[in-house]
Amino acid sequence: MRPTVHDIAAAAGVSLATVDRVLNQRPGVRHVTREKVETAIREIGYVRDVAAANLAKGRTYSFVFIVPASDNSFMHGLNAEVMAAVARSPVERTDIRTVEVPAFDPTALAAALDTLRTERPAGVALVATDAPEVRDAVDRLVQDGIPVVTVVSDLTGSQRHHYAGVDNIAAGRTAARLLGRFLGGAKGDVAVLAGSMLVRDHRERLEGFAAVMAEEFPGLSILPVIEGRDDPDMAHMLVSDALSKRDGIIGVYSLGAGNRGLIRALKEKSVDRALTVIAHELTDHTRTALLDGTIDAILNQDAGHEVRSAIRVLKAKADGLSVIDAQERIRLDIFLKDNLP
Amino acid sequence: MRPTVHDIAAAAGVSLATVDRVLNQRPGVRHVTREKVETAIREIGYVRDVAAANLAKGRTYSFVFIVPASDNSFMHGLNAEVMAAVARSPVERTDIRTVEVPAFDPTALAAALDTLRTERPAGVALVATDAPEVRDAVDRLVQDGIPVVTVVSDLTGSQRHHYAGVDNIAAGRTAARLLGRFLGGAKGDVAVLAGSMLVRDHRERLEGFAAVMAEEFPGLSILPVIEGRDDPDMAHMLVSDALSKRDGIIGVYSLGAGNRGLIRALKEKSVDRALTVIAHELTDHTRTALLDGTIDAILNQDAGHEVRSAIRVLKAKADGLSVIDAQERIRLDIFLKDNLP
DNA sequence: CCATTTCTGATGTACGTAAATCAGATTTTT
DNA sequence: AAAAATCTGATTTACGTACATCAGAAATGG
Repeated sequence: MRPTVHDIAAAAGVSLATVDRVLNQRPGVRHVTREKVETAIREIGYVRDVAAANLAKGRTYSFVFIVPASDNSFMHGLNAEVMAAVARSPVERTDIRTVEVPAFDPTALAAALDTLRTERPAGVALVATDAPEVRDAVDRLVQDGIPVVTVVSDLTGSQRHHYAGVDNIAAGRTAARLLGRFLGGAKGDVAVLAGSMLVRDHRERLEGFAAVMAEEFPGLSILPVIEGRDDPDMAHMLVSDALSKRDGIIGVYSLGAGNRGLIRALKEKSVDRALTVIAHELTDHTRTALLDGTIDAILNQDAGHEVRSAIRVLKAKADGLSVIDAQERIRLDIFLKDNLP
Repeated sequence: MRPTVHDIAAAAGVSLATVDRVLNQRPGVRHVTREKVETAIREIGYVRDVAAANLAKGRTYSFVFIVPASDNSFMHGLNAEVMAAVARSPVERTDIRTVEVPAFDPTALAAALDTLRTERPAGVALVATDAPEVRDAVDRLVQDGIPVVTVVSDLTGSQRHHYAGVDNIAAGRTAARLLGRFLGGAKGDVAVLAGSMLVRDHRERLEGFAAVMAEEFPGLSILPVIEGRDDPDMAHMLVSDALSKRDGIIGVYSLGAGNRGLIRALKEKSVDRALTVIAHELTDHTRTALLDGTIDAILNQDAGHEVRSAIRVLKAKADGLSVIDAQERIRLDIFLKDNLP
């Protein structure tokens, strides 16, 4: 049987109340007594029964998710996953609330974070916009003792406890190698469609992509990045234009969201030429395009995993427990026609 | 606040004891009363607090993992993950025990399963060997009301509640497409190294691989399968031999374990020719080979995820709860040089 | 050395559920 | 109509922990 607080008390030769004071870091225990108890805890290998503890506390973890009000499939998917978590929340003793902030607006995000300092939730998850004021606001929350995790997009240099998202440099590198290998030894141009170079994940993906292209596939040259602002119509126009003007294009890497316009443009041009295309994010549109051959591979991050992982980590931090690192590593999914979920 | 049993009792106009009888399917409740209580439960949306229930029951889930005594990296890894789960088990109110059975021995496996019928653990996880007697033994356990999940290798036609493993046909198909695309339009022979065609996962991988090869890459022809029994030395010998005899070989698919021998053989031959190689299972050896270019891609199943998923599912079944399907889908990892964990 | 402060023990209640017991109320059987 | 069987209610204890209260012990200050 698992040791309980009673066993510690007996082992340390103190009363239950003292053990409780030590365990919950309450005052009123002499230093030597405290050490005696701590030794006993270690020796008999006591681990607090979190379920019983939470029951006694009547605790519910109140978490806040801050998500950008972006109108693209990925953010919709992320939102849906947060909502699914909200639906499950009563069972898991969590009380999850979402806060929407304008996309790519550091000031608004920082303000939202500062509001939470007074609310003191048990944890905060946010899709970070990479800016100094956001970093500072996050650090203030952390200083206040509130667990903070970033989701999808990280915040380098901040004190956030955890990042639940993929390694975007690795994603870009992987895209480059896939594209390069799929193109065999062919020489030509590669078009890159991004949302905006102001967003950290997009910058990182491009960085990784360009690095591998330069190192390993000198026959392929990257054209100036097309910024489609994650907008289908804009992407359609820009990509159509590029394909018309440059017939040296043999490959496309779409590292942002809003692939609907890209796919439309590709289909229009596909009659006269064969292109190898790698895109990010599995949505209904990209899935269909992968199956009909318009896209050759999709790199994906599973929003559901990211949300669940963020919650697990926040819970663990709130309870002062450790997490299973391997379980919380968000993987880069590579989908071909054959391994779609 | 979440409704409790007291709220149901009040709402249904019955006592706590009656509610308890209904909730735990104990006898002694008239049909009409039972329905009254059940209506109240639905109406106020009561969900049992599993943590409190397990605390009251003093319950610990006793699970049994049946793993084959195979001496290869993958099974060692799987074992390590089970051991890690055992180490965490006190915290999670689980008591996990492992049973080793000889590999590929249906009779021994069936016997081990039947032994468990008398023990009545709260759940059983097994790496299945695909044979009728195993299927029957599993069905007997299920009939006895014991949750059963298969791990890594499934058991078709059985009543097992869940399979925590990858879709091996999809894995084979994915390998074929990767290999085909990496080889560009080249024509030539493809060697396939398997452990044994008696193992279901290997058969399925080959099936998927052959299907896509036939459909999409008519220029590539698959040579007769080399069965290396997952043994490094045997694999080394057979692969060396094949590479010497057939210089039309331009691609290799290793769908089994024991890649050490394969890698050695490839390195010996790599001086005179370039081969494109896809292998299964990420181990120290395959990782090194991927990084140095001997292998071009690795398909992997994460043993840690499989074990944790199996435990989660068993727990949910034991508690009569539902699982989050998306979370329990074991994904096929595709690793290139750039996205190694 | 007494008064005060700080520490420790003993005890009880609570969290939400499980499970047992016993008394009383129904229904069914004889 | 009485006896037996079945159902229902009330109450209690327990699970492991948190937290509060109060009394008494030990240490500290003056």
